[in-house]
Amino acid sequence: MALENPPGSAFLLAAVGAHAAARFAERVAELDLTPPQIGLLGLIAASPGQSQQAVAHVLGMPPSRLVGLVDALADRGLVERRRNPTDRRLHALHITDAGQAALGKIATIGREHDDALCRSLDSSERETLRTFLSRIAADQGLRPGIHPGYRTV
Amino acid sequence: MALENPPGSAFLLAAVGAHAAARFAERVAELDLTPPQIGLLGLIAASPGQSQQAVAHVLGMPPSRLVGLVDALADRGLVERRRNPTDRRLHALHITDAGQAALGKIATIGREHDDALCRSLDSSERETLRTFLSRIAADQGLRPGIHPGYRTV
DNA sequence: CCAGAACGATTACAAATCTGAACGATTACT
DNA sequence: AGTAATCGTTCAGATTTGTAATCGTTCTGG
Repeated sequence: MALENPPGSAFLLAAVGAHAAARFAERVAELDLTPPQIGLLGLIAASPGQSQQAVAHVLGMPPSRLVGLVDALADRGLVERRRNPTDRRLHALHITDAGQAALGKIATIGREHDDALCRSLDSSERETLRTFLSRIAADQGLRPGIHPGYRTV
Repeated sequence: MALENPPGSAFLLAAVGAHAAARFAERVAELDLTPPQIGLLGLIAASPGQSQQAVAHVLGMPPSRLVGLVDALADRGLVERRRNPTDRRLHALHITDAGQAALGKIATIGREHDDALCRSLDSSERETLRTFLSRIAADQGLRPGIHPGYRTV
């Protein structure tokens, strides 16, 4: 793009959104976590006990890719793979206490990140922005809490 | 994330922005162009005659990466590498008539994309959204027309 | 009850992409 | 002239991401 004068909302959204994602990735790097790992951690916390395949389907990624992400979180003790006694094929994903603690830090970082990003908007304007973005997200079929573009950096 | 209730502006921005970028990539795929190529094409059109290294610096990408993008655009006849007679090291980048025509199509696609994305907002609300996003972009140091996150898809 | 199909997770493999260092050509400095 | 710096290019390495084959487990139909 870079050709519209003035730029349309879509271009601005993509540019500011990419900037927001990049800055968030920088902030959470100090926890040795990547955005995809954080997205997975949050999803497991929101709906625990799901099988890996179900999670992979929700996130729209191949199950083979999920294995590595779960491995990374499990190695740090943030999530657990529990075998389901009734169906020992599937691994139910659960969050640990350490995972909950990590989520707390992430939430704090997220709020700081939010404030830094929107510091040029007052409280009422931020609320309006959230309203518009939520409406677009709902209209476009984006499920709340799911990120289409969680890339590693 | 997927952990904030309700989600903050930054998360919404990243999610909606990634969605906008993905949908735009789908639309321009019918022109056999990727978003990075389009960003480069637009930049060359906006400031022609620049050297490749200067362009690479502006876009924040290594010069080695720019070579492939310029190759792709040059192979289709959308841009030209012209040797500067006074300094034959550098290749000045210029847009061709075919490149201008392609930009016209891209602008049309961009407007359609914009309308589709913001169809749940009325005209006044879209203007407000643009204002807020522009203010954030300026405050965050995003140069207009430059995309921090132009990935291949 | 048993054989085979179906399913979930994992591993191995392959394709695509980005980065960083080296190289040839050209120019600037002394 | 000659040495160092610059520009574009290319190449090898590393990082990701998707696809296909493997292994254990469970379900289904005789």
